[in-house]
Amino acid sequence: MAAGQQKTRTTRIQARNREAILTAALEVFSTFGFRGSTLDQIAEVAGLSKPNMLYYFGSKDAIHAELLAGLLDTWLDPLRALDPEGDPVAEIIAYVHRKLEISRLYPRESRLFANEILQGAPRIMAALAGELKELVDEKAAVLKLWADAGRIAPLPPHHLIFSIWALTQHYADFDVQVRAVLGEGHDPFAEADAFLDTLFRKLLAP
Amino acid sequence: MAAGQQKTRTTRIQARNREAILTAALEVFSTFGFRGSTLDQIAEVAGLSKPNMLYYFGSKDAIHAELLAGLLDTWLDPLRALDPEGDPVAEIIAYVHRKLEISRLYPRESRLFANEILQGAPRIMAALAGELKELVDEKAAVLKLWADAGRIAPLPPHHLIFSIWALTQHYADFDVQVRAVLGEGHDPFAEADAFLDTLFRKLLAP
DNA sequence: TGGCGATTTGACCATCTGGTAGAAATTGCG
DNA sequence: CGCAATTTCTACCAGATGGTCAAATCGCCA
Repeated sequence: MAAGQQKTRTTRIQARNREAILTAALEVFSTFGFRGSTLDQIAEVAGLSKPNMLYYFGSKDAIHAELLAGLLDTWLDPLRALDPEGDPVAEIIAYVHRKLEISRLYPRESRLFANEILQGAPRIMAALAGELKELVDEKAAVLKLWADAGRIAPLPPHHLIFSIWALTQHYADFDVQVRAVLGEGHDPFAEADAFLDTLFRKLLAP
Repeated sequence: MAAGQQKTRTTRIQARNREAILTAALEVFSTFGFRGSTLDQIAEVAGLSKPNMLYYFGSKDAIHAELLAGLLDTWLDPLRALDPEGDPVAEIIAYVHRKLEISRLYPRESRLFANEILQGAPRIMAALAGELKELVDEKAAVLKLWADAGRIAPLPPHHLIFSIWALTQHYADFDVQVRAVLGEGHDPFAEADAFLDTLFRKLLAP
């Protein structure tokens, strides 16, 4: 019988194992992609046997779906926090820093997302065209108001948001390339933090 | 005996089939990643039987390797063309446009590359730390000279190059997300072309 | 401590996948 | 045309993979 339902409450063991499985799956899926990952691989990282893992999540798809479901919120939270009442430049710069910080702290989540999009977003297209588009349109409207009021430079708001995504996620998704090109003795994220601050301050100045 | 070697020259059939295989493999690999793609899939797209395909390329790895080998040059050419003797801002802006044009024309190549990097660049790490780093260091030195001479804004040259890559490739690799968020009635690449022109002109102004 | 549901396991299965063997068909060239 | 080299196809294989199942073990608490 599947875990966590009807008469019995969630046990300590359930919580521990589900957590272990999701952590392991994130590690493996984000590195090899969905079809490139195997249940044996995930089970080994999680420290469980394959049948035992399947006792908690009925299928490979179920594990992947659970990961993706939790992802979009983490993804959108920093943008939600952009305050229409705040100082325009300060708000946008703060968003850039938050987004970069998330790239630094959660590179595996970033890569999982990137993998999904690269493959045509078969499992989250609905969320992209729904929830995501809605939030972006809302915030883009705020940016447009700021631009019209002359408080930031007049830039296409959607593309301004895209540019923040592109620049911050690049440091997570293309980490190995960044490090390979920079060579030894660099802290990519620290440098990026300073660089992006400069970049957007200059770009946004009216 | 493998195709194209010793006593016999490359035949018309060889050229046609190798081309068909590589085109099909690019399509499939760039969509599903290496491990997510199957030989049957590629063979079907190429219009050949699997054994026939393996007659031209001995293994799945061989096909993939051939694709990657050709990739880096296409990738670096636009940067090579950056002329140290030219006008700084014009040269950099031209590079941005070239890179975006390549994203538009060769999105599959871009995604193939992104897939490889996302998975830790196991097959092209050497090229990244060698050929790529070398070229980037060389051009970064040029950017630094321009900055020191006050002809462009003083920005960390490596990160300036990264920002060009991130912004242009985003429109190829995250195409589905961009289109989902923009909705109907947009030409992402045309808009990006104008936006990035504005962005870098503003950023580079001393 | 006995009992019962929750958890874990080993053995197993059907399918898929990369790759091979060798015969048959086709091609190109003197 | 005649024939050797090239190209293609059918049949097949061994290993990997996602998933199942019945039996064994664990852990909680009445």
